[in-house]
Amino acid sequence: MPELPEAETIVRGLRATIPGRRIVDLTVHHDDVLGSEASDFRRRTKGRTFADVRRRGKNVILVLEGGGRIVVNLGMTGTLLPDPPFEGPDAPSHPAVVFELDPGHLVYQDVRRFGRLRRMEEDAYERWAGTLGPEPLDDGFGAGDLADLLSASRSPVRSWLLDQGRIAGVGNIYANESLFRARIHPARPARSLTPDEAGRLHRALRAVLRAALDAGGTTFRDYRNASGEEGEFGRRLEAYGRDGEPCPRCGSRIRRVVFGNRSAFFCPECQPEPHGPDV
DNA sequence: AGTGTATCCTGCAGGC
DNA sequence: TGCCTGCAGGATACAC
Repeated sequence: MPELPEAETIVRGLRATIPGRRIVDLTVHHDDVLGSEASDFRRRTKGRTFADVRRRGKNVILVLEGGGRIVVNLGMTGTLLPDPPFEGPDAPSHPAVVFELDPGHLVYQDVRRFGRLRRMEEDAYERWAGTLGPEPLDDGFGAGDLADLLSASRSPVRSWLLDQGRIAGVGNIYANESLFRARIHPARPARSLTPDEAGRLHRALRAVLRAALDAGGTTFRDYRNASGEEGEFGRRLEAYGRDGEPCPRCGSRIRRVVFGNRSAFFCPECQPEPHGPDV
């Protein structure tokens, strides 16, 4: 469940250590995490040097000197570990790709292997980045922008938030938390939100993402930051994963319902059901 | 344009 | 204790 805060935490850890190091060789333990043939990925990667580490949505972007990037979508359980121990309890348990660097090494670890490492040249990267929605934490992303985007869709607002093409970096945890804080029912059609509600959601979304980032992300099962540490935000989740527990605002029981193939968590008192035609 | 379903994959929780 | 089943979900593909 790495979402924006977890990806950004990983990026910050990597940025401090990886740039300037050259990829001497790489070992692909599971080629299903590569978005291309392993031989092609290797040929276009070996010998290159990391120039920078960035983020787009939930994706970690490894920028290579001289152009080109490795776009890492972490999926459910992916993480990037710089210089982890080779042996002992902290050694990566599920390495999928190991980059041998000069100096050190970088391990892409992924228990479930839903993640993908895709090697892109600059033009392909720009095309791909253009398919993603705006970055919710960007200074230029205002409440009015969110309201405009929401007004174009009939989707349930929770599903809307999960759509990377509409807004980048939000997954199920922070979608639910944001809607809880904004007191908006997750099944409300996106375009039914009033300007006031869109403003609350804008505020809540950014506050939740920032707070999670400050806490080093949320560790649910597998997530670890670049130093192998767990995030601290999990204990501060107010709705996600808390069905049956009292709402921290009003004491009603948090409910869980499934739609769009995913669990939604909400307080039935604070987040009233949608009612009537398209409201 | 939207919804629902299946797929990928493994670990873990719950039931018995 | 241990086996079995089901569930978790990010992205994508596909049918309707």
